[in-house]
Amino acid sequence: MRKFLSKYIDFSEEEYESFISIAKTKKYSKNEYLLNANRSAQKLFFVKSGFMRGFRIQEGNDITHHFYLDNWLATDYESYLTGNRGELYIQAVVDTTVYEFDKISLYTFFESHEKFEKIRIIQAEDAYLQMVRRLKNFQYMELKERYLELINRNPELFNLVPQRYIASYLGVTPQSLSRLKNEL
Amino acid sequence: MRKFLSKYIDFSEEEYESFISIAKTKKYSKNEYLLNANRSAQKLFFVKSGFMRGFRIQEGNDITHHFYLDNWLATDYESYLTGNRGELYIQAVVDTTVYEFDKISLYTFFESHEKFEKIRIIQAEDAYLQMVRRLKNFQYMELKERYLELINRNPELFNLVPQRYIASYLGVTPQSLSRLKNEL
DNA sequence: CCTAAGCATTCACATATGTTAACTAATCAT
DNA sequence: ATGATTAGTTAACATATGTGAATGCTTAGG
Repeated sequence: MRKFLSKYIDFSEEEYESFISIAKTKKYSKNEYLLNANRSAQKLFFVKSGFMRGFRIQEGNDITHHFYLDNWLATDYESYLTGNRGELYIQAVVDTTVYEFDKISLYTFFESHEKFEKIRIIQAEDAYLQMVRRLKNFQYMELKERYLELINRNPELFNLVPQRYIASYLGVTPQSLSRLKNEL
Repeated sequence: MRKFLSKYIDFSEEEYESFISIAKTKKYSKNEYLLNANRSAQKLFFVKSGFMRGFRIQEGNDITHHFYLDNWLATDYESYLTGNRGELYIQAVVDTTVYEFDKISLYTFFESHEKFEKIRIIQAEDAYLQMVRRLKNFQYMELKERYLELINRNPELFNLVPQRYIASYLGVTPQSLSRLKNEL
């Protein structure tokens, strides 16, 4: 976390201590849930080790929206920003250790330590760039291209999660993904 | 612009004057370009009146990425954030008046007026929410649903831009959109 | 170790969207 | 106004993806 922050903010050791003191360190076992749908997401996680997946249940289908990798922030960001009830479940894919921040405490901290508010900018701008990249994939790329780009960008995913998670992440059924792999 | 800002920031009249003084007011005629692809986007626009569209040329096809409505910010945000060469052309769809900010001047202004940096947060968080909403459309909604949601959300678009802009915005060919309309 | 459940794969068939082309209507430039 | 270009529509056919079902494989739990 210190390394993550120091890329964007200059801070003293005391400032870092006071920042990290508002977080709790938590461990989640494989398959355990960090967030549930149907309530407003009020927590922000920083993934120290392990990784998670965010998914929704849409008409009975499990649709993976996002993979949360280590050394980055994780939450149901849409719900976290709007305050609306979330639609996302966030689940540890493997044993995972996180810093857990409460949104209210975090925003209160920002008021007294303004330079840390840059975290909001970093998080939002990075989340935007990720989304726009994925959107472009969907808007005019075929499944094959989306698949190849994902392999290229996150090869580690393919060893860690079931194919069906990757299929719904790519917006297709497991059968279609299986067919594609067979054709390649 | 004053109204837009005052939703997020408290500022004095002098602060507003000094902020707006770093912008130029510019008018663009219908079809005129505000930004071109292949260079880093260094300008941020605030749309006072009129509206614009952002598109890229992909394998000879004109693909609409975004519509920029009035009273909001506009730029090739991806290029603006990363500094990379942009792929987006931004064009006035009707006669349009904007405030034009230079990125460097703006960021310099933020350094001396920190509370205005909240604009970066607002812009990024809002842009994220827009993208994630569109992404969900593409990931598991069919064309018909995407189309109906767009009509519902931005009915004014349909009177203002050619169908083929809407088709590529929805990720399909004009023929497919035409067929859909016929079936509804 | 064994069973039951879930997962990946494959197939046949259904549906959605792309492609090409022809036609018509609208718009633009002279 | 007139001719030329562009936009929208329709149709026939091609391709991509979804759906439902069958199969064999893996895995979790008793």
